[in-house]
Amino acid sequence: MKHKVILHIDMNSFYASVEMSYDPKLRGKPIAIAGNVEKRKGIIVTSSYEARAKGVQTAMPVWKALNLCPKLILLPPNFERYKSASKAMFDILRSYTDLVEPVSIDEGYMDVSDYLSKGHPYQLAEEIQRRLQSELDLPSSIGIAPNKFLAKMASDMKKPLGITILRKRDIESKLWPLPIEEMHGIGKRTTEKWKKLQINTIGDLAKANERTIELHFGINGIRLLKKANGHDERPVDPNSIHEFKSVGHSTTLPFDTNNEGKILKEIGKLVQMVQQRLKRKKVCAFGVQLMIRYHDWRTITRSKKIEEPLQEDAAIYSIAMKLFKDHWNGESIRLIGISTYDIVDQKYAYKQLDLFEYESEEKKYRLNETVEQLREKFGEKVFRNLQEITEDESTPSPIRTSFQRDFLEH
DNA sequence: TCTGGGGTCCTAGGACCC
DNA sequence: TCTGGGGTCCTAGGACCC
Repeated sequence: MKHKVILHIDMNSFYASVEMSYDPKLRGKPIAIAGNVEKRKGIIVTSSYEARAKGVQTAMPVWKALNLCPKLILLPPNFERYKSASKAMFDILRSYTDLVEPVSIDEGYMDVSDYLSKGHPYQLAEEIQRRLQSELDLPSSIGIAPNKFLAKMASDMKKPLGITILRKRDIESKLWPLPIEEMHGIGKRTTEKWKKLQINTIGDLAKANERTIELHFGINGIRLLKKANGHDERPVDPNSIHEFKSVGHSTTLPFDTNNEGKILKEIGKLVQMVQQRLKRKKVCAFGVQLMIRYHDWRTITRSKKIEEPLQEDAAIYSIAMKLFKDHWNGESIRLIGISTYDIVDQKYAYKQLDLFEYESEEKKYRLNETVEQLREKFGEKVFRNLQEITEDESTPSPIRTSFQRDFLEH
């Protein structure tokens, strides 16, 4: 197999750095971007290294951050700025290769295996880092490794403005000594569980018994074990960012409330935001999920899959409202969220819409007509019968389901 | 006086079908 | 007379990441 060279580019305290580039007077000062400051229950989204030195951390409540660092400068987020900075950053990465996979607004992978026939990867990383700094005024850290996992771990090893190479032969000395909780994919909730099994470092995991790991952590444990040994076959996929699976919005209310009218009004607003995004992305959804977080942080989700493609706010709202009325226990609510899932491209959904128009027609006629219609819509693909349509994997699954239900039985 | 908002992936149980 | 097993879909919850 061909040896790969993967870069992981990670922008350093991205939002704070963008703010500093807009207002150089902020440089060298402890600043933090905090969401929801004007409401209540604000938390720190990102902070500068000066603030971190005082103990300010991401996800920390604002009041706590101010206790630790009274001189902290708090700024509200400017997402438009961050988005355009992000676009400029990825444009620079794409000027080297199309094999760029954005992971989030401020980090991404590059597969530079083929690009690198000339020159050393370290020199390329240096050039990218220098350009991000000089053209965008933004600091970054870059990891260089034979796969995504190692590149990600490498970029974390030196911040800010680091470049780290993590070869397979470096794993034992550089990766294995790290505490288990620093492994990407192991979070707060399971750290204790690992430690109870005497797995305290990434090296302990690498050398652990496979059966034991599978017993306690399932398939995810096995994957982590392989990664700890430096194995990760996931390709860099430039399209993954476009293939989103859900679109949703949620909001923490200004005050906990059990006022049904207020809550429904909030649901209406959320539905509208979701609907606008579905439209802009030219997609439809086949499911709606409601999330309720109660005053005491207990959280429930209730969802409903539907047959008709959803894009209009009235349709989404009626489902969301029913979910709410059916499942709210009357206690006061802290947060409410609406999400849509089973997202398909508009053009597929419209095919199904057309099919529904036939519902009033006579059954046999409808069936033949539908086959004809699908022949047309699916272009070169010719279906001989409904069986074939429902069995063909390229037919969108909602259409398949609908066929099975509506037509196949007749 | 705690804890935002955007997501992805996995698991487990029940319904239902064959 | 009390009884299999495989597969898929849907729903709810939870861990994790940025």
